[in-house]
Amino acid sequence: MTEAVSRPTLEAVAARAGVSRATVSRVVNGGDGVREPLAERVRRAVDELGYVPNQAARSLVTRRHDAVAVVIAEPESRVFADPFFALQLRGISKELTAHDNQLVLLLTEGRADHARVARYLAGGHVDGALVFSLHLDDPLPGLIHEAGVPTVFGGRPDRGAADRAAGSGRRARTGEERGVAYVDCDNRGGARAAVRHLLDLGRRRVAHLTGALDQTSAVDRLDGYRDVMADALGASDPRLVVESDFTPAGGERAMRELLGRCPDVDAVFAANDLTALGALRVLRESGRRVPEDVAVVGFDDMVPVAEQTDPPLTTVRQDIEGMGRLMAGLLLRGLSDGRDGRRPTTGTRDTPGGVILPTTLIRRASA
Amino acid sequence: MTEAVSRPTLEAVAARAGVSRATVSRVVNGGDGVREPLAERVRRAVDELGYVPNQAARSLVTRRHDAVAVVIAEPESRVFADPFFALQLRGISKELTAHDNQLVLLLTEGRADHARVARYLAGGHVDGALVFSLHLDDPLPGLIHEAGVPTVFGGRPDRGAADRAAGSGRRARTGEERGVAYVDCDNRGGARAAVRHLLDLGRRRVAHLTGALDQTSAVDRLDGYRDVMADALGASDPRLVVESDFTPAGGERAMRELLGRCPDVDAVFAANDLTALGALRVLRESGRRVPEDVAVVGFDDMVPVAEQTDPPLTTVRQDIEGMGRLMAGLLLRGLSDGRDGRRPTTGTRDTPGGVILPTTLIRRASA
DNA sequence: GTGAAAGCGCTAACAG
DNA sequence: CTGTTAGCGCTTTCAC
Repeated sequence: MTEAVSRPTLEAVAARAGVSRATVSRVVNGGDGVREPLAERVRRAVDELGYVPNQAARSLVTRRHDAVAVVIAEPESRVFADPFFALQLRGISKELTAHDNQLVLLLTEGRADHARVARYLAGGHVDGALVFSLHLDDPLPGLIHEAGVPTVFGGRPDRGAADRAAGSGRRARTGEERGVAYVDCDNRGGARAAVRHLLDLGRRRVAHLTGALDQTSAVDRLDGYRDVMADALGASDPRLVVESDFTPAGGERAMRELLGRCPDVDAVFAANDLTALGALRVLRESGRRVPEDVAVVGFDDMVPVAEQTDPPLTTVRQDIEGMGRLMAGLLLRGLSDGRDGRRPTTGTRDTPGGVILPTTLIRRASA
Repeated sequence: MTEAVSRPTLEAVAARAGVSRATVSRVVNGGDGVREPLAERVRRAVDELGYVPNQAARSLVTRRHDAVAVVIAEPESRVFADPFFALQLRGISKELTAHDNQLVLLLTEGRADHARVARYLAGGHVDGALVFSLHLDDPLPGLIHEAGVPTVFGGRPDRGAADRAAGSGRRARTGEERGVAYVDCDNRGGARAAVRHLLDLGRRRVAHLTGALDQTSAVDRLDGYRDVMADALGASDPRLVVESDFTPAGGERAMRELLGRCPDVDAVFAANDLTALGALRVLRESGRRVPEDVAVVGFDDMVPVAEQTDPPLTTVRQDIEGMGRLMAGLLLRGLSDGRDGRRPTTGTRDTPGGVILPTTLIRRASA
């Protein structure tokens, strides 16, 4: 029972099948150009010996690893407060698995770890990277660019970071971030839909509790809110926007402040479900009924949260797992494109820039 | 900017430093037995060339990878509903990073993936595995044992699985699971503390909403509840135990049933915070006050949940991140022990069996 | 279509 | 203490 100590090699399989190592190698790697009877004999030998290729030896010559790093910046700890992270990882994992790639997880705890991650990526241990770094002015994208590893970002990187990643010296770009591949949901469009829904309900004093504004998702949702408010009501009352931070506690704080400023508020668009959760609590405390007195809409549709609030939360759904899958898919595609010729240093060859996934409004009882 | 195409090799460094490859290798790997001036010259060359060792080449000869697989059974999807998973991963990541090991994440979606995982582990791509598979009769532990990879489990494996993993043919063991390394929190002790607390509050009709009883943690918590009830009150009323499943919805269902069976219940020990959340909702609905009419205690101390319930939840805290760190630590230690001689097939050499981390009761307002 | 031979970049005896 | 010499297990021209 302790014989697994040294695993069979190509050589062993070759011997057993009575062929050369080269032939076994061919069969193991798809089997083109090997006549059927021979191929069959090899396959049998592989089975009988329980042969599994040695990835290290293979990588050494092919210079490929069939492994992708997933980098998650720890300060992005919001990610630990909700299942966002887990879902995205699951999507990524599925896609990578489907293409026989391994997932190497790199969690960072701040500055100190950046260097470590950069070194690892530069070390050529993986074929590409999936990076979550949604904070403004995060140095990581720049470091990763220098590492020269094909990368797809999760969430729209901020412009400064994007330019650095694209290798441009100029900080300010006019248009969209070009040259940086990323996947995000339609934060702005989703926010628009939420606010429009509130307006359609007849509400006029529609407030917004923002997310942490050092993340692009929060900025984009705020922009969406403003789009619709400006459109519908002309100038919107700036007091209706309260900055918060994506947490329930932050939602409470912001809601309290809002109630102080604008006691007549009749609708709230919260930057995410957790924020809505806090807002709901404060609203109840203040004796207001939801949705009769104040309608509330969230964002994310964290189902375990949104379905369990009182009342159940109307919210904007994004396909988190789908985003993960898409990120991995884009990276893998870029990698196989780049197989010959020089590798693209960032994203895919004809880099698609950002891919934006749609959102949908889920109506429950809160609005 | 596109010259990173081929990275410098040991050879290149050796040439630049005017020494042999062996010397460079020595310096790179700790530098024992190389005289200082020489070592310094090598280090400079390394820096100048930006040399990073090729892990594949290294693994090929050392047969080590400095990589550990983390296997998470997806049906274990509870894990996606709360931050448990993320926290544990963070603990693991910290410990692995501290020892320069990489984390390869393997998520499984059920049976089909088991084979894939087993093959991967058997493939010798990693030095060890950390496995989360807390379900009764999960085949994974057995498969993993066959793969012959040193493993530490997260959560006490069930006896059947444990025996299989330990290579014993006999299914039923009398004592603790021996030979299988695992880390768990003191589920039973924590449950005892919770129930004792309720009793100390003067409650006598103390109910328990169980977790999913196909997981050892749920079984252990139930056992703890029974320990104390039997001790304090002699035989406890079996109607006070309602089976649930660790989810808020399950908690609601169970609580409703409990109220039907025993309207006079005056305390509830819920198998986890999510279950308590559901119970709280039903209690409120039914017009009961918490804790005045019914006191409630949870388990886990998922802070974002427990602090945000109404009233804030008294619960049993376990150090989730610490468990992750400990698991990784045990595995790594086992690996370095096993470096020479034959590798331990499961856990560390003098396998400690289970390591149980303490829990503490966190008093908030609900009990 | 198949085999023989030449490494991929590194470590680990073994000499010196 | 340092250098020389063999491979680790695999893929990949290049002949046959």
